[in-house]
Amino acid sequence: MTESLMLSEFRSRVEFSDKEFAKLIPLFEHLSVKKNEHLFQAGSIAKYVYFIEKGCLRQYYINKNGDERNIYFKTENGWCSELVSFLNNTPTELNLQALEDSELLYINQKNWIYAVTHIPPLTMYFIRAQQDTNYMLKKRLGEATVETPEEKYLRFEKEEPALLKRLPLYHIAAYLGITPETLSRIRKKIVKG
Amino acid sequence: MTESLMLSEFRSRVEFSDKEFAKLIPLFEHLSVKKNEHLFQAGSIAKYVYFIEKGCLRQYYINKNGDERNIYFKTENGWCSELVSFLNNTPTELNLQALEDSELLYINQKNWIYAVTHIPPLTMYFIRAQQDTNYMLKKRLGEATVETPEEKYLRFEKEEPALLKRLPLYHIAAYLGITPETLSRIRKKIVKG
DNA sequence: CATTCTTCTTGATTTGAATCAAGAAATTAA
DNA sequence: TTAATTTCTTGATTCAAATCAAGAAGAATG
Repeated sequence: MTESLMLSEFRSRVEFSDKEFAKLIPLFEHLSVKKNEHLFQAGSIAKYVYFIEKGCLRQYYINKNGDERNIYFKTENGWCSELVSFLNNTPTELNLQALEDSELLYINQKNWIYAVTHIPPLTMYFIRAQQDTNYMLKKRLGEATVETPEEKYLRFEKEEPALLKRLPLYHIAAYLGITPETLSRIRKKIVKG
Repeated sequence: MTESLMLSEFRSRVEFSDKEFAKLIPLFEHLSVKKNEHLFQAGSIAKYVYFIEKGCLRQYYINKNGDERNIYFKTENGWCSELVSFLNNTPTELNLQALEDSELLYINQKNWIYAVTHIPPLTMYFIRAQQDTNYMLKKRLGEATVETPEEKYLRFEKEEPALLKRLPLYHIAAYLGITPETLSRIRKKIVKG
């Protein structure tokens, strides 16, 4: 069953009682998605919160001039959605897409609100998880305009070696906010020393 | 008393029952800070969550090369802290500073966790508030590397006219991620048409 | 009112990354 | 294994914003 991963990984990070965890499980359903499929797109509403059992998703933003900027990548045991849209039933400007064939669990709004307001350890887990994202975004924003492309790449290489191997370079470039050409030149330069 | 503003503004945004709101009030204390004072600095721990009754705070990040990047400005009725540090008792890399003499309410960790896990409307309020910040940060990150300085300034002028009047331009520049010189030139150009 | 400090403006110069344009390499599909 | 598509590399050129440098304007202070 789909519960296996949540039991083994997610559960270990949240101090659920058996009872609390038993309440949580049936609120989720399972979904398989193919590479390149979207969970939601700009202009639509994020109807669910997703938990990744297996695979890789990216959240991205399309700018006025049509450029894609990757906001983040999430892999196994990560959570994805866009809660502003999800909670208010308003269209989002962000996109969520599978970069690989992926196995997901998802939860709808009603169940999610129930869970998050009635299971205290989950409340705190979600607040922390959001705040982690928040903090990461703040730092990246602070860095985005000051770091050189090379510094950005070196940071990524150091902090996300697994993603570097797993994803095509043009997605990394769209994450770092540089062109694929520049990324290619940086890598060449680094190899040479 | 300090309760006045919370009653009039914050309360109107959250659907508290009288009982719930009565529980919340005594968890806060009052604090006056002078212009330029820090509530916390990089390397220290964010001990409190702050509510601004009057004044203006900025959260900012100092990069390796010593550049300051303003993450956000908050004014009357805004909430400020750095919850990763606050909840985990770990040093933050961010700074929170008063840009004007300010009147604040603050709440400590124990009280905050109690409130947020025991007052459901507050739970949802905080999750939403954080998610709004989150969403804003994502969009800014998506824009930061694509928009020209002029586009960034025009957006700020449109979206934050009050802050534009209230703050010195070099703080705006440090928010937009451009130099004060560039900002000055943009403004000159715009005035001329 | 004079002085000091803060904030903003202007000019000259440099530079690093984007853009434009092909083509090479690697993957995937037929 | 060949063809087709995707991904990555390399070169030439352009340009917008940073940097460096100085001084003007404005605000705060004694």
